[in-house]
Amino acid sequence: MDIRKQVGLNVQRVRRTRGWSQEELAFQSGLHRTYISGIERGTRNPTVTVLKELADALAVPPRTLLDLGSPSGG
Amino acid sequence: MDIRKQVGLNVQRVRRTRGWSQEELAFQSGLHRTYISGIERGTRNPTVTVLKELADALAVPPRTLLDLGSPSGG
DNA sequence: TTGTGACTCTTAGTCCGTG
DNA sequence: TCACGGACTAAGAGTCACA
Repeated sequence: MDIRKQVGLNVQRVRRTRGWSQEELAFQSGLHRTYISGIERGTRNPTVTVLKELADALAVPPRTLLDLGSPSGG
Repeated sequence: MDIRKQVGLNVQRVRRTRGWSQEELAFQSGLHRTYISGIERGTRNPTVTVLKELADALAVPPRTLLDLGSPSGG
């Protein structure tokens, strides 16, 4: 499994547990809407600082977005 | 704690448990020695794919390099 | 054995628009 | 509400000479 794909899946999963649109997550994280889209589709290769910003916005530990297991973002 | 600093500390810690020099890790990961140096000092902002290559070379799960806790690398 | 500034090339990340 | 492409600016990837 490509790590980018894994990150994308995790971001999307946690985002949906929040009931957020991509645009809402973009607003919360300070990143751009189309960039969030690219990350979730696994076509972008985010840096660790972006990973952190995403994790902060989603209120989960950064490692959650790298893991295969169940995200703790209930 | 800056996430880049945290990654650097973790890379360095795991590398040393392997008894490897930066040059050895550079060889194992296919990255440049000076680039490893920059990451360990927290002056570089690696992407998730680089994080994965490092984790692979060090034989630890990628999330290990983001965590604050004790690395599981040996 | 590692730190560092500077460099080239590629890509991260933004913004606009279409379907 | 989201996927996707083009164009753009800032920054990361990757390398070297020197200390």
